[in-house]
Amino acid sequence: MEKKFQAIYDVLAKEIQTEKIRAGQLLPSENELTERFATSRETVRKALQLLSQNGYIQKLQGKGSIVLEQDKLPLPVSGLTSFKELARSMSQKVETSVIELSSKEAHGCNQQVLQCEEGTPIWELQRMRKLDGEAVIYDKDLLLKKLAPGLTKEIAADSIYDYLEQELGLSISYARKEVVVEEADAKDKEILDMGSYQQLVVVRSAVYLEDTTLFQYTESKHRPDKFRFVDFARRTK
Amino acid sequence: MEKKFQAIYDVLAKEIQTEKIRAGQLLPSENELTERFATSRETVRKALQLLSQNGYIQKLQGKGSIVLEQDKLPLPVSGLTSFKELARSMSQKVETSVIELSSKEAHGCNQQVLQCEEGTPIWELQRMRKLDGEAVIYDKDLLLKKLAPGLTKEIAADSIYDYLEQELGLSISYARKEVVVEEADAKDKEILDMGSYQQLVVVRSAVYLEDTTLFQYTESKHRPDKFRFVDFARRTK
DNA sequence: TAGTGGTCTAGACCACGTC
DNA sequence: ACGTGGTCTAGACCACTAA
Repeated sequence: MEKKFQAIYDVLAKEIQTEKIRAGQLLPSENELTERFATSRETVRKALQLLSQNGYIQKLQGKGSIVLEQDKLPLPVSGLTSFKELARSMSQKVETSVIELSSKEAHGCNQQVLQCEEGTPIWELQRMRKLDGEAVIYDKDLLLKKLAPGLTKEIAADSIYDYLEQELGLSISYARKEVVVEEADAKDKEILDMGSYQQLVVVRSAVYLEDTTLFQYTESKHRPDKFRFVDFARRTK
Repeated sequence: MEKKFQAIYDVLAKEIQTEKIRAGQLLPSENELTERFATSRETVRKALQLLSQNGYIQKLQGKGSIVLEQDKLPLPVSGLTSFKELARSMSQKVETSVIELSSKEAHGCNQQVLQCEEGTPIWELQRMRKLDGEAVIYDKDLLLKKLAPGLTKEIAADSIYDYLEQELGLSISYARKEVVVEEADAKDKEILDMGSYQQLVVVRSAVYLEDTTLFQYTESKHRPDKFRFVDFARRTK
């Protein structure tokens, strides 16, 4: 059964997305929502907190919850979203090809970034992404083999996250990311359609499971003109 | 008086930062914390939720709350942090100079981005930031004049956010941001020490107050080698 | 003054992990 | 079986906004 506060969130989020409640209007009051969903006020408030965090509403003490303008292009590179999930929300034609999928043993730098023992079996995966026929993204992944023993090129070309979450029942929980701009090296230029570009936007992420296991390390290189990051941020004092 | 859940958060966050509780260890259970802080469990849970959101802990059902590794370089460009606040946490020498502060009336594109009436009085502000003596960041701001009538070059060289929040009592609440890479234009090259770089990382933000007024629009251009963005993200399904 | 959201409480029951 | 976190409740009091 779905959790009550999640269900309330889903209903209200949908009403906002479909503009059944328009930007600038007030949501029904917490007391009204409590009645409408036949629940307690704290539960309604949990749903509203989620809406607020995700940029759907702004709460105003003494007034109510006002619905915010929705972004036209919801490209949540913030957060933790797989390429396939992103692709679905983009109109462009996307294509993934697996350059390499090989089984190795951790050593030196590999071992460092995955924080595992020397000799731990790992997957080394390289993929290239095309947008509208142009090779513009180059991903390198390191994964702990014991958590995804049955990985294949077919799975890697589709969605690793789907496989992990739906097939294996693993729970991807959080990630640390870093975004920087770096010079493209020879290999990058071989793999990608660089045109006259000399630099790449590099997103490095360490991905953790629910039990805090570091499971995946990814380096994702984007051609600068095809990189875009949007974010909704709340001020924390 | 500080809110109880905020106070609990502060205490626990400090204990984690100072490694009084080390990464990998478990926090005391919610029941223990409830006793220790002489409060109710829901209040403790609000504090823990904040810790979880900010990457301090990971909660594990049936086990407890495990303390996560802290980032060495906490550079929260995610979130909503002023340059002065950032600078404080960096070892480098930083310097801000005001290129221009002028009073204008909104028209055309200005008016567009601030979503205000034609002719609305606005501040147009341009600043340049030096890190270790090099001009590497170029900020252009548009602000609604009626909300910050007494803005001066001195204030702009220090911190606009301090002025707004502490002097004027305004509450900066949230922002929408976009990060892209663009070609530097002639003006950019004049203002910044570009070396051989041809491109800039451009961060565009729309900043809103608590009452959802769009108050500031900022375009911040960074020399690629001096741009770094780190993020802690939780997966939302 | 009435209605709104913000905080806090004491207690209940459930789901999960460990022993 | 026990302790952990996850959800939900019914009610209290406070702070703020608006009429």
